[in-house]
Amino acid sequence: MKTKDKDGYHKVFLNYKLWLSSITGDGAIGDTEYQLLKHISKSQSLKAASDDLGISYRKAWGDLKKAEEFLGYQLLDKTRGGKSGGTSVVTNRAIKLIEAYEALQRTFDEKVEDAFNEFRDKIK
Amino acid sequence: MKTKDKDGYHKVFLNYKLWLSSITGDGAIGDTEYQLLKHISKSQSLKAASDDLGISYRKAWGDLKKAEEFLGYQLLDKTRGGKSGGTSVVTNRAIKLIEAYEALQRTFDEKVEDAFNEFRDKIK
DNA sequence: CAACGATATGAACGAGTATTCATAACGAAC
DNA sequence: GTTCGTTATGAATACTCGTTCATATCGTTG
Repeated sequence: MKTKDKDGYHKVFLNYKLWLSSITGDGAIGDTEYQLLKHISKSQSLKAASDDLGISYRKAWGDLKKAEEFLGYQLLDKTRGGKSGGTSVVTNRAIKLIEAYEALQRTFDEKVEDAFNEFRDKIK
Repeated sequence: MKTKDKDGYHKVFLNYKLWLSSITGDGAIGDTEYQLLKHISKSQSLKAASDDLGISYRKAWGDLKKAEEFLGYQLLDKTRGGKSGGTSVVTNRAIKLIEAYEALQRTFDEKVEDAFNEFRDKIK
């Protein structure tokens, strides 16, 4: 066992993961889906978005499809063919969703910050 | 795509995980480690604890070992042999840790409740 | 000192997930 | 009507992580 400092205490970080799903856990809106929608709203391309995020198109497409099935409404309006090959446009409901999700994230960030400060004192 | 109700909106659940780790993510104190320590403090046995939680001894042992390496101090005082075959006793620092972790969770759960209610309204 | 039961740990196996591959459809543009 | 780039999707392959298996150590107790 390697001790990191005389106190035995050093860089500890509090992490969290947040996602929305059905009661059974099927379908989900998590960070991946959020990031995808965010990128797609800029590029109008699912492929570009998946490349940006470094995940396979296959997975990106499948994840968003599952998310739509779970939510019961569309997140993207997609077209094939045309000059650009095709496009994916984020729907209005998806925009509302990502805005609400962002607010949720902000709250989490805050609360994590607070809770962690308390935690540090206790553990000292 | 199966729509769940006329609103296209239905049972969406908020899930989240909280855990402590190094900046690189190595070693971690999360729910598993917390539960293990909690059970061990009652049974003085890592084996009994892992059985209770329905996880393999191999994993329980490895997880706590990694956690100790990450923290830089011991969570368990373990002995082999003897009448009972051996024992695992939770250290004082580990007790402080789980108490702080419990407080962290409590604080967080409260806050999250509110944040999620807000979220539901926005998404409506 | 043989037996028992928990700790200790590497290695093989298996389930779940993501990536890669392969192939097709589509539609504007040249 | 051939080309191009993106969406669409099944199938095979690769990876990650936990379980299972196999073995060893240790110390009290009969």
